[in-house]
Amino acid sequence: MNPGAKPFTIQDVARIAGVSAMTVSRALNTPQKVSPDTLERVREAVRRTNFVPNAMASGLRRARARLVAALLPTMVGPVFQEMVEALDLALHERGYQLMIGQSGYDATREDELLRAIVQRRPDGVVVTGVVRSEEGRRVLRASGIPVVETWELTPTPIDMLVGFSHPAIGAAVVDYLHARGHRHVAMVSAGDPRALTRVAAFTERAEALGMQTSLTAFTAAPSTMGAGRAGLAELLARAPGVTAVFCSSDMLALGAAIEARERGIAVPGQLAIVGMGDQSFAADAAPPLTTVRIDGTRIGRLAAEMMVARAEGQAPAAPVVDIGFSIVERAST
Amino acid sequence: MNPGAKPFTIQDVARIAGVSAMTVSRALNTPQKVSPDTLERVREAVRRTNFVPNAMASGLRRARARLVAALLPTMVGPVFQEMVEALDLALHERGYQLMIGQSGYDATREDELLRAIVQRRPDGVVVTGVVRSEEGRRVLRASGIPVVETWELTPTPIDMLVGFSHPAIGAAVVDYLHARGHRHVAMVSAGDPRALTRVAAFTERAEALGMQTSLTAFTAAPSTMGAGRAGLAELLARAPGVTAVFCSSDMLALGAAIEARERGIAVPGQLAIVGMGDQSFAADAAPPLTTVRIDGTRIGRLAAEMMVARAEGQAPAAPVVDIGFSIVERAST
DNA sequence: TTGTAAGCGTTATCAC
DNA sequence: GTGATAACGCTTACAA
Repeated sequence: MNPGAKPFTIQDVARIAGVSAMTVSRALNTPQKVSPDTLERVREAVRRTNFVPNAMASGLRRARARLVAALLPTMVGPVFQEMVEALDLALHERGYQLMIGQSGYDATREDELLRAIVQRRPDGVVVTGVVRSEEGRRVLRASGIPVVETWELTPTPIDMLVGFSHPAIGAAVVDYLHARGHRHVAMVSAGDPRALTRVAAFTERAEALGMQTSLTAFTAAPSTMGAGRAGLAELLARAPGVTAVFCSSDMLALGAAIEARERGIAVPGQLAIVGMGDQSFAADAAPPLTTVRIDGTRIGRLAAEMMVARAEGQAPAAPVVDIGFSIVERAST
Repeated sequence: MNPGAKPFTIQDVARIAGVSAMTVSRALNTPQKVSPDTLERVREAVRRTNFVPNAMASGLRRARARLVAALLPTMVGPVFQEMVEALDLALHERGYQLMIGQSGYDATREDELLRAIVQRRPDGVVVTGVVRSEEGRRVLRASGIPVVETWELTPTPIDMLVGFSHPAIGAAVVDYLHARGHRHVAMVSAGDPRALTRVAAFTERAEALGMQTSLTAFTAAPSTMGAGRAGLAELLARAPGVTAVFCSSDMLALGAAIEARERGIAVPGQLAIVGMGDQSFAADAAPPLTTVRIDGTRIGRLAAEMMVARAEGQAPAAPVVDIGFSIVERAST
């Protein structure tokens, strides 16, 4: 390394190539506007100096950072992985770089991160979930930066949105279980806002159908397999008669399936289990997990497209998209 | 939103507050150098405009971006999660923002990402694994940006390093299994460079101890539970006499454990299984998994400390740290 | 305590 | 096809 060594600037390269800084800039950005001869001299100078242009300077001048920021509540688990990968890929193809920041599931932290992001003047911001704090919404709105909220719906998006309805999921899972003959159901759930919405709709729908519901077993923050085991244990202690459980993530469902197995409870014979997310392991569990599938890849791709359209001055085809969900039926129900 | 609206600048705020831009800058960065009275007027103007300073401009002038970039090979699985979270937390405490980029397990992509990162002139770069391409190493070195390579050792780090020895892990697991009486061992492994190093050392050590080894079952790119199941199936078809398997990740080990169970093979009675990573689910599997633990939190924290020390002009206490590993013994062996 | 001037590295614009 | 100049928004250095 070269600690503290000032990297070469475009001026240095220009001097070495015997041209002006402007010509170096052209050689780098619009090579067709430079004579082949000059181009070669500049390229040689760039090679020799390992010159890499300063994006803060060019971003400042161009007022475009070619950067899109994504806010994730957490990297825990593969929940948002599909979305992030699709987003990264789609943006990369369009010449944008993705920058990821983690907010934790914490509102204060989210506001701070939002500020730090707006400071860098990215060409767009993708947030996971809707922005809840008034402060955060104000900062984003005032910044004029295109925003895509994802992963849920709201009647009042900041700007664009691509998500799905959590209440609809809660209700759909109840309907599915009801159709399969279940009359006493419950949930093992994390406590984040989106999961809570599903819980509420689940309970409401079950009651509307005259089913018996037992109090949801809530798990501590990270949705681990251990939490799923503990959650099911708690539930069974309280409500031994439950015949079907909807877990708020596949990891919890996997834990619940293991706990059931250890207790000699047959799945799905005595207890049906439904997960959420259709993560890679859901299909390979024993038994394979019935789960709610969200097309994360599609969310990521759509978000990227909307973002880029807006960044380049066009209006996105549709600023708000509900991508829906599907129940993938496997052997656990 | 406010598409295309130019956000307010420090000049706008200055005008509104009736002071100079410099005073606004001071009010924001060194409030103690501004009279309480003026401070209040500036704060009011900031509030009214929702002003957020432009980090490209201040970074350009200060030559410090207060930004650290981390390169992850992939977000698949929670392998690097502990490290990223510790890194994020430690940097946040010191006033730096973490920016994450994914390189995929692809060398070309890694070089591109490295360039994109160097362009933003972060105060430091943390890479997962050592940088393998000569191109990437040159770019980083020439940039003068502090670099911490992590997660493995090399005699030729670019700058700083905090990692552990993969060959030592391969050998240690063999020793552990040998001591437990196993004489025929094999691996189910992913094919990334670090895993390959463990495979090589594992095989070599086993042969040195006169143990029988069977060809490693290699799994396709993402280390999923399904890959673990398939890997064990392949291995058993080829080498039914194996009594112990070392899997290159806990996810693979979990899959192997499930596959064994489905086949009626007792774990650990007929087959011992060792995982790698000590991820959250390892302790809660049935049976709980013996695994190799890496202190990802410590890696993240140390990397942040080194980075910040160097960024602030001090020499880090030790530029190269081997944090070692430990074998966590549970019921799967 | 506050303000003025200059400059960080790049590119848009206009001239040659 | 190439170059000089100014400007992007902020902060350092210096002056008042």
